[in-house]
Amino acid sequence: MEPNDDTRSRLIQAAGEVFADVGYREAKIRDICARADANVAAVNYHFGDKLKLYTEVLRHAIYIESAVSESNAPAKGRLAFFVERLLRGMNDPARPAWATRLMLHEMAQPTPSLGDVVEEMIRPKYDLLRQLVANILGVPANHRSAHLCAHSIIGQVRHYAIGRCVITRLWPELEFTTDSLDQIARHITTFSLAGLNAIKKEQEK
Amino acid sequence: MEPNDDTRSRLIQAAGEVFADVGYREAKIRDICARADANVAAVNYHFGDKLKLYTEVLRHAIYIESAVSESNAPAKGRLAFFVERLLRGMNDPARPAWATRLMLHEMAQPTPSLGDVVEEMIRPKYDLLRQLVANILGVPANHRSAHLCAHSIIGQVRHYAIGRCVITRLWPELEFTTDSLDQIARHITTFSLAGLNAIKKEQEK
DNA sequence: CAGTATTTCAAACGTCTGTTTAAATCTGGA
DNA sequence: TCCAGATTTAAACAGACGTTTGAAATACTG
Repeated sequence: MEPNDDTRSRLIQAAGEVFADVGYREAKIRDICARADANVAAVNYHFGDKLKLYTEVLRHAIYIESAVSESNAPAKGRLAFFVERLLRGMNDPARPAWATRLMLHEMAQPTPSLGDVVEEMIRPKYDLLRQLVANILGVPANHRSAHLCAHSIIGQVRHYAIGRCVITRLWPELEFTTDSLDQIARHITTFSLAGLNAIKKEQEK
Repeated sequence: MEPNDDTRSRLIQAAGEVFADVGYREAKIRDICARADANVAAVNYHFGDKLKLYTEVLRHAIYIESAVSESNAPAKGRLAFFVERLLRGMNDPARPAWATRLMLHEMAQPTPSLGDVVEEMIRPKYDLLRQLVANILGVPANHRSAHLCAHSIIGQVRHYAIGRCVITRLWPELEFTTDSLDQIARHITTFSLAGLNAIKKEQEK
């Protein structure tokens, strides 16, 4: 088990927060070190340089985020569960909420690590969802409709994580409490299940 | 009519490209001036400072982007039209494709201008879509379901603009040609119309 | 304890970048 | 042509930032 109170661990922790807040390029080493209660030179001593620290932070974010749950209930129920979990995970106010914000920054301003992030953080969930969707549609998992429907669902969920600052301006009454998120998840689920059925019917013609 | 070959106009043009590429904070004045074939001091002479230039660029982006079309066809047809236009507009390879990328950067790392951007670039489209959706649902435009469904649709469309670099990694076969975009638009439309119907039925109980 | 390796620290270095300055150049009117 | 204002230019400034350095402090080992 890794210790998490030595300088190296504190740096990763602090760097995760800062990188998630302001992105790689805008993150200041002096800021990170101050939060980690470490000297400015600590980053270079423990990691070599800023980019290597970032890579290390990503590895931790990926590790934390990869606890994807599965089950073998009927597909429709699993979809509801999947949506709820994904939505909660993306909007969880608890630490570390790194992952979502890191991804946002990676999309706005990709670093060389984007490939790894996608493959390790996103691909597993995407493939799982696509399997689920293909199951409901009754098509193979690599069918075009499976991709399209999977993205329709991901798009809706991700919207509430990534577009949050915009959503709250457009619709100030919306809250992001656990209850409200569950309501949103149910909305997305029924909306999407109906959409899936429509696509399925279209497919069968 | 504004001239568009003097230094001031060239600066706005160049700055739009650079800001959209790398975001406000990462954009270098020297880079902008080089593209505009102007001296480093030109920005400060013509606009005062970097932030005022950015504000000016946003005003132009907003102006360009605000050509939202309306019609009085039946609601379902208008939705299809709306989705297609929105999706095309966000993925249009033609210049200026500033707006979408600017928004992405604003979300990742908001500047004080975010409020203006939302109100002038997004709000009109959002209200239009919400009206449309409320019409189909048979509820008032400020009904919770209208908001939720509008965001379900926006989320799907925006996904293909903002998540593009991720999508192409998850699903390399997908193209972003006009044809393909129209296909996607049709998918989102049928998917969403079915979703809307489901929500409507749920509402009527 | 002595001696070696590891870790921390304050200070400084070199570069990048937004901004300023003051001279040079251009423009349009008298 | 001459002048006044507007515009452009090269150079420099000042602060921020990633990185390096060499010494001091700490931990480990025989």
